[in-house]
Amino acid sequence: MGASKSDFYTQQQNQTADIFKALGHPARIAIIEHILSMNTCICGDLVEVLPLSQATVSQHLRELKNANIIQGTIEGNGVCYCLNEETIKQTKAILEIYIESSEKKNTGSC
Amino acid sequence: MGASKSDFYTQQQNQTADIFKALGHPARIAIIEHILSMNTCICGDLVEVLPLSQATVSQHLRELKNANIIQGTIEGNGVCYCLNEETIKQTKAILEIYIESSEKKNTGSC
DNA sequence: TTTATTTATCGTAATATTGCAATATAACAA
DNA sequence: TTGTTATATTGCAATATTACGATAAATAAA
Repeated sequence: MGASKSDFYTQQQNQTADIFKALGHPARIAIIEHILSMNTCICGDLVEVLPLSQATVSQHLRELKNANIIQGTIEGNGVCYCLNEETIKQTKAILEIYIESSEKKNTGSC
Repeated sequence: MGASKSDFYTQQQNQTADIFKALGHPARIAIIEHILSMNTCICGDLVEVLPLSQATVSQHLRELKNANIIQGTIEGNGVCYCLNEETIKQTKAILEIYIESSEKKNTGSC
């Protein structure tokens, strides 16, 4: 088998996992960091920066878009990519809840 | 193929991706949330809470441990699991950098 | 000791992801 | 129009992940 029984988990849990999953590849981390390092928003040079073919880069971009981590708008001939701050902020908030929840426990024995 | 050329990426990028990858499965999100919701640290009942076999739960726990997201110490007959706050804090810090970096750009056109 | 109880590991099947060449699509330029 | 550039999609092979049954290991209890 190998099917993840996503019906069992809450929508929140599935959504959270989907975002983390999309972030869980070094190429996609590199893509995000490169988008953020650009002065302009046009990022058609990602293929030159990464050790991947154009098809593969496009696939990674699609996954980041599907997870709402980046947005892309057509800008003339190319595409203008930027981070979707809202999704990153939501994800940060989830980690904050984990940290707070962990600190409150302070069973300390672990 | 399908091999991720992890040699190309920085250690930081690979490490970051590894943590996100480990967080990128609903069962592992559920495991984390359950560990945090427990009063005590002993979590041998994860198998009853999740729709997965004991072997599969153990495998997910191992991945969370490998990514330093949780820690487990032997406690009598069972194992005491808890969150590794440091790793979560570091991950939160990475997202904060992304947000700040994105806000500084404010090219706004996207 | 023997017998539970708890967790980990091994082997394997099903499924998902990754990556690329080839091709398609879409917008601009000539 | 044709040609060029930029990005997306399709089809497929290689690899990785997920899940489970069976079994092992380690401790607790009798």
